[in-house]
Formats: sequence, structure tokens, C-alpha cells
Amino acid sequence: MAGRMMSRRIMGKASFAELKDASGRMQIYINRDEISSDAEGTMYNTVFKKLLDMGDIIGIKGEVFKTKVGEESVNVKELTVLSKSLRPLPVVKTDADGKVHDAFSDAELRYRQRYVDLIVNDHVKETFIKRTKITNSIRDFFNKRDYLEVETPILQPIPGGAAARPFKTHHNALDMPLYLRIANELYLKRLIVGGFDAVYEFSKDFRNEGMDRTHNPEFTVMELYVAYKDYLWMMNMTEELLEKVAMDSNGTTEVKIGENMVSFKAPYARVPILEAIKIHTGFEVAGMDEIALKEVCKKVGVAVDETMGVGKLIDELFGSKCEHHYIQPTFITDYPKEMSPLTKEHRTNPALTERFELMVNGKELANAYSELNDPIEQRERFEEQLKLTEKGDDEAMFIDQDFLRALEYGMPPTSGIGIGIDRLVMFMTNNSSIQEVLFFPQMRPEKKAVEMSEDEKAIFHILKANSPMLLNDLKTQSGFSNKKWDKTIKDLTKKNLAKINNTEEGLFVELGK
RNA sequence: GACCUGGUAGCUCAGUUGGUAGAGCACCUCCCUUUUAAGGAGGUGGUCCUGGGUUCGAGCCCCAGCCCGGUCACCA
Repeated sequence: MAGRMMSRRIMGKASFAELKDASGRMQIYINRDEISSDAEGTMYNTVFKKLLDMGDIIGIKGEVFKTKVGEESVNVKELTVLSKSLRPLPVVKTDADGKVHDAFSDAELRYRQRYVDLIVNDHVKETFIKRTKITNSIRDFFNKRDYLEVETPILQPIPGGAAARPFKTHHNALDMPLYLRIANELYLKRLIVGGFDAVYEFSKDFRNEGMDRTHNPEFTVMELYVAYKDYLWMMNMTEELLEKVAMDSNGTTEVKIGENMVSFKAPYARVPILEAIKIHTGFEVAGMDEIALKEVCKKVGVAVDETMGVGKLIDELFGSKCEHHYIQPTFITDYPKEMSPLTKEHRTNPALTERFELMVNGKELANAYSELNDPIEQRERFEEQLKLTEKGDDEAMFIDQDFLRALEYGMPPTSGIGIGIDRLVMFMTNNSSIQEVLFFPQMRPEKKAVEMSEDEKAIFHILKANSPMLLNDLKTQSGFSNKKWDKTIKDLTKKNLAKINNTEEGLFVELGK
């Protein structure tokens, strides 16, 4: 067997050590005379005792036996050094009481050096294994129903399908801007137009917005579209899916999330959003216009501003007064039209749409619609969004003409859903931070300390006191010879510590960034 | 973006009123043949986040900044 040495106890001519591989840890027993072929016991005394450290990777051959204490161990007959660790490994030890000593727990180091985190913190590896179990469970559920997993563009000319600020980039050959997708919804619907009955995609989406413990600039959403279904059908499917995911990942439908026990056992409560607002604020807001809604917001202490339309106001009311109440999985349904430009009008109330969001532990986990498939109405809804943009809402949606053209060829009645995979994994693994469920969460780059020579420091200090300054003045003040000056200023600019600007008034030197 | 913590050895952390920089683990040296959180003895190891200031003297006090975390704001 082979693995990384995670602990070592040397007792004269015999030693115990622990080897760790992907499947776990195993104790090994090493005896000087059994692994050394020469009289000096080189392999044991020099190699094992002196040259090897914790964290080194070794291979062994030997026989399994039980020690006096009853611990299953391998009696090593042959030892091979496979790989040396040059950096000391943080050693985490757990005592008989289960108390952890010297945990590698600094969040910054753990995220920046996830490889170390994974070596020494076994529970971290468990989280990511569970993450894969969850996505496998979802794939399994869909594939058994013959839903087709597809891939759609990440680089999009028009960032559509959601309301968010995109990352922008540029394609040189085509000389055009491209955006990293904020959603893949409009592409999946094009595929439904194309004749697939059900398509899904695990989509890495990108949003250029704030970061906190539930938001990372890149994150994963699973989106599914099924033709000839509506949002009522989708609620039933969602219940079934989440019940299975909970069973496959945790072996139970009862999951502990923070302080709460959450049951993913179907069915889930269904509450219309206006009903929820009535329950938690006491106001009946159905049919209210913008002015009346702003009144209500003021009364219950929700901040409003000029750019907010009816949709956003209701969203705010729900977000700040209701959302956190829904701990057990609950479908919040029938959102007002203004908030849902891609959703089909409600079958009994034209002010509403056939949409639901699934709330779990007070957070949104999924968002689904009966999709709007009327191209004429879709165009009108987009135009309303455009008006919102003009009003100052910088997140209202762009108009995607090609998507409208696709709809004009006819899209069957369809229901779609997006499930936040990172959030789902956070729930199923009881983590409160998205950084704990992403291998490599986004971090600020590490600051590198730039080393300066004495000469460089001297010039840097003069410059720092008076930047920008004329190049000739700086040279004179430094008192350096021509050659020394030339070398020093070139090195400083190379390290981006200084910058030379050629302007009409002459050559200036300023501090770099 | 605002506010609040924190930043000291490879890791986890102490550091008193401002007066020589500390512990445990890791690492190095020595002793020990079935041990167990970490057997015993000795040793190496520091940009106390950075830059200014106050002071005879700063890890500690003051100012500015950097970075992590948290709360809020923003954000389907």
C-alpha cells in the first residue's frame, strides 16, 4: 500500500506510523531489522528516522496483524520513499476524548491552500464527496426519465435569462464584446423549440456582484426544462427530486441545518406570495399600485427608492418581512407579473404569473415557472424591462432578439426550474458558508512583498515623498552616478514600483501601483 | 461600501502598567522493540501584517493602509 505519513511514533528499534490514502488511514508497524538489509540498519536509522518527515509519501509491503492493544496494523517488510514533502504539514491530532489539537482552522489559509486543508482535515473531503453524491443523484433521477443533459454557451453575446450584472470580455477575432453567462435559461428554451422534450444542464454562472458567505462570483445552477408540463407538475417533481437527493446524500430526509431540523419529505407547503405578505405584514397588497405599495413599505419599515416598480416593491416586502419565516421547504407561488418577465401569465389572475420559488431554511433554493411561450407577449415584457433600465434599474434584462425569433417558431408549453446547487450542498452538508462547498472560492490575490535593493529603496523614498516628480530632479537628488541611476530606475519600473511618463512638460516619474 | 473582531514561530495560541519574544505541536540531536492525544531529555526557529508617529524605550499607545473573518447594505 502507499500513502502519506500522517503521524509517527518512534521507540528505539521499532516505530508506529499512520499512512493516509484516499480511502482512509492505516497504522503501520516498522521494525529496524525487518526493513534494513545492512548491519547499520540504514533504511530504518537513516531513511525512516532521519530523512522522512510527516507528510512524506511512502509505499510499503508487509503483513496485516493486530497489536497488543488491538489496533489493526501492517507489519512492514519493505519500505520505499515515493515523494518528499518539503514544507512542514500542519499536524492535526485528535485525542481519546475526540478533542482536536492544533486544528488547521484559519479560514484564509484553508481556502487559499485547499490542498493542505484536504490533507489534514478529513471532514472537508467529506463535504466535497457529498457534493458529488448530490449532483450524481440529480443526474441519476433525470437520466432515468430520459432527460437529456446538454451544454450551452458560457460566452454569450447577450447576457440573458436573469437580472444581474455580468462579467464582460472581448473576442479579438470577431472584435466584439462577450459576456460570461449569468444564466443559461434562454439557450435551453431554444433547445425545447428545437424539439427536445426535456433538457438539463449543470451551469456554472457568473455574476459581477458582491461576495459574502452565500455569494461567490462563479456558482453552479442546475436548470431543467420539460415540454408539455406546467409549474404545478414541476412542484411535484421538485419534491420527489429533493427527497431522493436527501436520501442519497444523507440517508435520511431529515437534515440538520444550523439550529433547525428540516424535513425534505414530500409534500411541501404551497403559499402564494401575496398570501405570505398578508400573513407576515397584515397588509392585503393584491391589486395595489406603486404609490400604495410604497405606503405599505414605509409602514412596515422597508426602504424604498425611486427606481422601484411594483414587482421590486413586492419582492422587497417578501424578502425582508417573510422569507426568513420559511424554514421547512415551502413553495412560494404566483408572483406578480412585473417581477417575472419570462413567466407565463397565471391561468386565473392576469396580474400574476405561474411561478414558484422554493424556500428552505429561510433562503431561496429553487426558482421555477410555467414558461412564457407567447412571442408577442414576451416582446412586450422585454420592453417593460427596457423601461425599467431607463428608470435606473441596472439589472433589468436585455432584449435577446434571436430568442424572440426562436419563440416565434413556436415553443410548446414548458415548465422550467433552476436549483442553486451550491446552496443545496450547503443545506445537505450543514455548512453556512458557500466557501466551504467550493474547492477554490474566489479570494483577493495574495500580496507579494517586493524586495528592493538599498539603492532602489533610496530612490523609492525620495519619490514617495514627492510623486510625480521630474526625472532629472529625482536623479539629482539621488546623487547616483549615471550608470547606477540607470540600472536602479530600470529595476524599479520593472517591478512596477515606479512609472515614467513622457509628457509635454518633460519626463516625469511617479509611484507605480 | 459602512461598522465590529482579528493578524505574534510551519500549525494552534499566550504575551501583565510600554521595559531582554513565549508555550504546545512540527523540525533537529540523544534515549527507548507491539505504542497511541503527544514516552523521556536537550536544541533550532520571529519582517510581532505594512508604513508613519509618540516615547529613553512599542508586539502593546496614536494615525494611515493591507488582508482574513463577522454583521449590515447591495444582490432573485
